[in-house]
Amino acid sequence: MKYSVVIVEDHILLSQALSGLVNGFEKFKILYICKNGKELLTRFKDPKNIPDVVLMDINMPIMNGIETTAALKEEYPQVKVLALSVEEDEKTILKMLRAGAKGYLLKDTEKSILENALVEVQETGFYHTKSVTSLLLGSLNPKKEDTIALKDREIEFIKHACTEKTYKEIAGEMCLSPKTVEGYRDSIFEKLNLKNRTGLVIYAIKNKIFTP
Amino acid sequence: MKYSVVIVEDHILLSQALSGLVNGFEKFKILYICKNGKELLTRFKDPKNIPDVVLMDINMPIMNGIETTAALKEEYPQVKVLALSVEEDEKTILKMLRAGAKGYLLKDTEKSILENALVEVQETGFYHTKSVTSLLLGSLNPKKEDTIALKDREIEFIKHACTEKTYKEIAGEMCLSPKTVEGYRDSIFEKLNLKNRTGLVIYAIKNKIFTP
DNA sequence: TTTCAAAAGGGGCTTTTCCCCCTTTTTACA
DNA sequence: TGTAAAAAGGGGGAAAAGCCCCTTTTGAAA
Repeated sequence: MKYSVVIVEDHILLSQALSGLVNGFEKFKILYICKNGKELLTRFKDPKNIPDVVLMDINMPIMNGIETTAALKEEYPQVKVLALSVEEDEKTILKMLRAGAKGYLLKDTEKSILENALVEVQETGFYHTKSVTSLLLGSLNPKKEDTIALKDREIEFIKHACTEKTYKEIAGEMCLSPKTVEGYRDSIFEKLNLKNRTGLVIYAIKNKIFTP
Repeated sequence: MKYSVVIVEDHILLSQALSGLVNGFEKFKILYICKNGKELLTRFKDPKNIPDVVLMDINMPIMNGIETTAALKEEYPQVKVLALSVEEDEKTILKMLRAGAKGYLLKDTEKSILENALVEVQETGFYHTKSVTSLLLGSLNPKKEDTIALKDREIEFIKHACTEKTYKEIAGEMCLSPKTVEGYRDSIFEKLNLKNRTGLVIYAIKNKIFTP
C-alpha cells in the first residue's frame, strides 16, 4: 500500500508536474491537488480525503501555507505537512515550522531529495536539511525579535503611509486627527528603529505589510 | 520522431517535474535541462544540443530569460522559445515577446495547455493565449510609455532615495551638490508623475530599480 | 471602584521636502 | 565651430515631516 499525498499549490502547471513526479515514487501516490488552503480544508471534511502527507506551498492566494498548516495542526494533527517554497527568508521558514510543518524544502531541490524527504517525514515524523536545522538552532537563543508587535490600527496606518498621501490625508481616511496619526508614526519609528517615512515604506514591503 | 525540448529553469524541482510532464507528451521529449541562460548558450556550442523548442523561465540568476531569448534570436533563430513564467506584469511579457519568444505561458496553466502550446509553437511558429494577444494589440497604438528614459545617474539617485538618507546625504555620496540632487528629484517627479519621495520608492520597487 | 496604562489629541519648534524660477558649465551634433 | 540642450548648481519660500513634551479620554485589570 502506498502512502497518500495531497499537493496544495496555486500554480497548476507545477502542481501537475509535481504530481507526476510523486506518482513515480515507489512508496507514494497523489490523492488529489488543491489550489489553496481553503480548498484543502473543504476537502478534508470527507475523511476519505485525508492523506498521510500534505505537500504545501507557502505563497498562495485565499489562504496561505502558514495559516493552513496552523489549521491542520489544530484539527488534523496526524497529517504531516511538508512545506515547499521558493522563500528562503528566515522569518517565513520559522513561521512555517512553528505553525507545525514537519519539514521545509526549497523548490530548488532534486527530485531524489523530494522522495527522500517524503520517506523521512512519513516514517520518522520529520525531515530537515542541514541549512534549516542550523537555522532552527540559531533561532533558539535570541528568542524574541520576530514580528515586533504592531497593532491593527498601526498596520492600517503603515499601509496608508506607503502611498503618496500626506499624514493629514491619511488622518482623514482613518477618521483620526492628524496629530494622532503623527503619534502613530513617531511610536512606530521608535519601535522599529526607523528614521523617516522612506524607511517605513521599505520596512513595510520587506515584511509584507504592503505589497507594491 | 519526437521534437526535442530543452528546459531552462533555475528551480530544479520544477524543471525535473516539468521534464516528466513533457516526456509524457506524444510528440515531445526532453533533451536536457539547464539552470540558467549562460549554461544554455554553453551547451549550444555543440550542434547536437540544439533543440526544436526551448521552454524558458524568465526569472533566473546569472542570465535571465529575456537576455537569453534575445541572444538565441541572434544566433539560433530557428530555435523556438516558449516563455514560462509567474510574471503577469505587462512590461515583462512585452519585453520577452520583443526579445523573440514565440509564446508566453503562465505557470498557472493546465498541462494540456502546455502540450497544446508546444504543438502550436512547433507546427505554426507561435502560440498565444487570448490574454497575451489582446495585450499585444493594446500595446500597438500607445507606442511609447514603456520604460521611461531614466539616465544612469538618475537611476543611481533613485537607489539612494530608497534609503533613510536625506537628500543632503545622498548628495554627499554622489559627490554632487544638494541642489543638484534636488534637481534630479524634481525632474524625476515630473517625468514619472510622482508627488513625493514615497511615490518614488514605490515606483522604484515596482520597476525593479530597487529591491528591498 | 480605584488605578494605571494605552490610545487619542495637541502645541510649538526644527529640519527636510517640495516647488518655482534662475545661472553657469558641459556635451553633443548639425 | 556655433548653438542648443542637457547637466550641474543655486535662492527663496511654503508645506510636510519629524521631534519633544504635554493633556484628555478610555478601557481594562486589581
